[in-house]
Amino acid sequence: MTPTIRDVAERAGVSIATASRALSGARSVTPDNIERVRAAADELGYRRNAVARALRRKVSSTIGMVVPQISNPFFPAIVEAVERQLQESDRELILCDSQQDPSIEARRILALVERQVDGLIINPCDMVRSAPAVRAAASRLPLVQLDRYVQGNVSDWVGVDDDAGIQMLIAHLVSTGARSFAFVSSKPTNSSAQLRLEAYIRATSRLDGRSAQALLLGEFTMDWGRSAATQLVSGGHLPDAIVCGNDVIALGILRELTIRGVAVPDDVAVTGFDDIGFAGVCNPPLTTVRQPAEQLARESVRLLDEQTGRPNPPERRIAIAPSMVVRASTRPCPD
Amino acid sequence: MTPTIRDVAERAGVSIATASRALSGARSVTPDNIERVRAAADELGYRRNAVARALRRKVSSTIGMVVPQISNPFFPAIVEAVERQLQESDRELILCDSQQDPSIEARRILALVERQVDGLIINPCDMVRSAPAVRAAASRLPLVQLDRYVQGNVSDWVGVDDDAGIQMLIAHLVSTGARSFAFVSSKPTNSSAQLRLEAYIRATSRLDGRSAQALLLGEFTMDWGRSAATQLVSGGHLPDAIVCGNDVIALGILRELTIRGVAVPDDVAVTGFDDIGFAGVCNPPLTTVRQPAEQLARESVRLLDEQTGRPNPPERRIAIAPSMVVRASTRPCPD
DNA sequence: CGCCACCGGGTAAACGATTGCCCGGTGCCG
DNA sequence: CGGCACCGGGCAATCGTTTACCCGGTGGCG
Repeated sequence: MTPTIRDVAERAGVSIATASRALSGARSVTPDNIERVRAAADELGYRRNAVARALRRKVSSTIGMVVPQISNPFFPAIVEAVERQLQESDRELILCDSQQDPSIEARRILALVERQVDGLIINPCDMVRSAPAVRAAASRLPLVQLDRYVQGNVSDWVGVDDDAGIQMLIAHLVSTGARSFAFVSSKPTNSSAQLRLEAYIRATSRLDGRSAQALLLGEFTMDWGRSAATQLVSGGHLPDAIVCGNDVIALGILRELTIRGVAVPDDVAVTGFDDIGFAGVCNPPLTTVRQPAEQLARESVRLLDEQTGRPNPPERRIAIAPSMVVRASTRPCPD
Repeated sequence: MTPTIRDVAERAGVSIATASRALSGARSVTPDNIERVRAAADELGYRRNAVARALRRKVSSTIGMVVPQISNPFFPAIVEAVERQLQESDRELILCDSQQDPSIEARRILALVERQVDGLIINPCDMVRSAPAVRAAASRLPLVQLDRYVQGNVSDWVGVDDDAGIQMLIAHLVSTGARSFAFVSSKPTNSSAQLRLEAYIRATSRLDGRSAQALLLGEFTMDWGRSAATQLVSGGHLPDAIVCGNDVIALGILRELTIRGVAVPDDVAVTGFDDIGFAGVCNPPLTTVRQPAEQLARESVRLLDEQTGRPNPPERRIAIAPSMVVRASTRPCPD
């Protein structure tokens, strides 16, 4: 059997309480006893049982996180940042993938609540259908929505200003001479897709005469990017620019355009969103909007921590201004 | 306060024991009582406390996983597969990133042990320096090494047959007419890098007269790929083929070669390893070796489960045969 | 010298579930 | 009709910690 604190105490010749205090430093203990307890613990290879500790203290030092799809590199980037952030306060991350399915998502959230996580960081996969589970969880423990969110005032939220991001892209494209556009993205069942779609419509409708010619809404996947590109190319007249809902779609589009002999950016410009690592090395490298993962993670954890203790804090929304990264998938500005 | 099973029992007018049994089905309970307990639980919004449950049952229904670097898309692919696998038996995954640092890795492993995970799936970042922590953990609980491993007979291992993978690539390259080679990979401090390096050396040394011209060993990153490509190009004579230690490096190389106007595969062929999603959409698409993530995950979980109960099972090593995926980054076979 | 604060140690009660054990009732079988 | 098996309920121990509370000793201060 693995040793318990009782074994340590016996071996050190002190009471369990003293052993506990010597190891945790919760109260002062004579140097002599500290030494003896430490030695005993070492010799036995004692490791404290975090489960028992969590039960007694009512704090698990664990944060739960639910992301829609870890295979999209944008999410690992955030996960990595969150993990690093939590490490500074010696907490663990329990990561769950909802596989873009609200019912799986709901189950994962419940499981995390049962596990007594101290807080939940969630990137809800559906604006509407994710709402009940998120709301229920938010009423029980600290919760922040990261990146995507659900309808209604449910909890704190941290993300980038999608609208500003899209506006920058459109403005940039216009300045390079683009007159006609297409928008390829996911169906607006999640907030990111919805915000970007709205932003795109708003931004392009301001350009009088230059209307959006196509709205192709599917999934946030490379495959969808490829099939959208196929549609655009075989449809006849290409727009001057294809604005994509995220980088993964854009990479799929780039691939398909290359196969079909369409030159980027000469025949058509392409933009992404997120600035995942591969956006910089594809051919041509992608003009996109950078999401500052580190900052998003830091803010999420901060909001979470500020919620602990307060029962019903007012919901806060933190929209971080994103930055545009101009690369070769769009024409250079003429200045 | 969140309700406990005691509250549920009181409200249902039964004992705690009956409430517990009604909810878990551990022993038969009259339908009448089951109904009452269920109703009480629903009304109170009761969720059982998994921490208390784990303490009592000595089983946490939680598996820990440590990966070297979640931002390399190969790892999310495995993580995703493992998660899916665990879901079938209603277990949670606690994911940790060692950031390629053996001391961080050791800390994460200890934290997982303290959390009483039922098993550990670990992809050790360093063949030598990861060994003590992995060995110590393996002596306490079920553990399987996935993909990479440490020196010595420490635990079960599941991975692909790297040697076979590299051999297939070299054979393919030779059949397309390649006569000279370069190998760009990570320094062989981890087992993947080491095995692939050895395999490369073995495979190329068999080709009399056609010797390996360059061995460039750095990191498993795109940046290293780019700087290695720079070295190769500016060094003067390019080899016929560049064999890369993984896809991420290959993508970096492809990028740099494109910038420098080197045609792939006409001037030089390039191969990767892993078959991450982006290998199929880069330009040109990458010839590589596919690691079957789903299968790797399934085997890992199976081995883990087979270890539970048995105290000191003999170590098993399961090497899955990988498959080669030929794409346009190598010349077509002349047949 | 008396009082009090403080220190460091121990005892035992939690934390919230599961489960070994006991017990009364019921029904079946010989 | 007696015995026995089985069913379903409840009591209380248990998992491994932390910590509230108590207590004796010591030292400082008035």
